[in-house]
Amino acid sequence: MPRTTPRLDSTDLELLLRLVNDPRAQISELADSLGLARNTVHTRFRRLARAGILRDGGRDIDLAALGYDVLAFITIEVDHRELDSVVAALGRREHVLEVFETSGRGDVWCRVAARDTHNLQQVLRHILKLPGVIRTETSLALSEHIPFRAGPLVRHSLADA
Amino acid sequence: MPRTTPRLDSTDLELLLRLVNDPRAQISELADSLGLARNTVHTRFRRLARAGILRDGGRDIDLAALGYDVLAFITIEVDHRELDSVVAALGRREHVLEVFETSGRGDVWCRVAARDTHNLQQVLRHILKLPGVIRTETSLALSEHIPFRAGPLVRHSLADA
DNA sequence: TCCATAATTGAGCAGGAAGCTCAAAACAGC
DNA sequence: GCTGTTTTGAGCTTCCTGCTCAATTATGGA
Repeated sequence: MPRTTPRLDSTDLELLLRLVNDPRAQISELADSLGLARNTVHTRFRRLARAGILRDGGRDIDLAALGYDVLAFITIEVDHRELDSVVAALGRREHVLEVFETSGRGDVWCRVAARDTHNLQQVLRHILKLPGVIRTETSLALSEHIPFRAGPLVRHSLADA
Repeated sequence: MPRTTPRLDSTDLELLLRLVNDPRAQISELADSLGLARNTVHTRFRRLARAGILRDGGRDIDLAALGYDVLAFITIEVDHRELDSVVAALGRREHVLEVFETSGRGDVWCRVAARDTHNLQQVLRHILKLPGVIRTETSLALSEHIPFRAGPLVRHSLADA
């Protein structure tokens, strides 16, 4: 999928920000909150949705369209006494999209977005410097074969019931 | 958070199914599609949202409320000639929520939900039997410290613009 | 089997949003 | 300073929302 994206301006970003926080927000509500005419927001919303930047009616957004082309999964081995502070520090980084504590290899798993590999390196260095972090292991996401979906699972539950 | 969930009936599941497929669906539209009174759907929707089963206005649902208490991340090493067929097979399993092709350790990463550890074992065995799968490595998600969020990243982009 | 409790339904109601068009005004970039 | 895009406000019809209430079904327990 080539990037035909006409670059998002700050108004688009403000709109996306509100939509990722509340996918069911009403157009007119958004317009008020942005200080724009209802008509303007309506047009931009439709444009974002048609361009595939806002997917699935607002559940998901296209990070690449925001300029974050790199997605990585990072497994972190942590000194358990520092686990809380490491998690808190991760929470303060915008690039960190999701954090789980796990069993198995490593203690913390996180999903990270970055503008490019250089940017990813910066994030990784930041993480490695956190007190308590012993080792990290990074996997680059090369392609998204199945985007997150809960539908089939719900349908499956339905069959049991 | 203890499970106070009053168990979801099939109507709830039908409703959830439609909402995960379209978080911006209108109540009256859902009512039509379910063959229920608008009032009924409205009440159930509110109940699900208040119970925290439908989070973030429909973006996300509580898998544990569906009876899927186990979440795991599985890294799969695959014979590259069979990669497509492995991915396709994963796509046919409801338990598989998300699949990425990755660099680094393993070739395919996926997120899997299961009812319990026994159920997880079944899913794992199924995966291991797929032609082309060489080895898997599983990490159990113990706790979700930071649920998926794109907001901070969008806000960060906004600062640059 | 019958009763009590809960769920569903349909109706009604006021307020408002959706989706659309159009012409004027503001704001670019060149 | 001019041209093309974007935004705005107004208008319009249709439909949705969120709520209440009484009546009608289920649903389960005793």
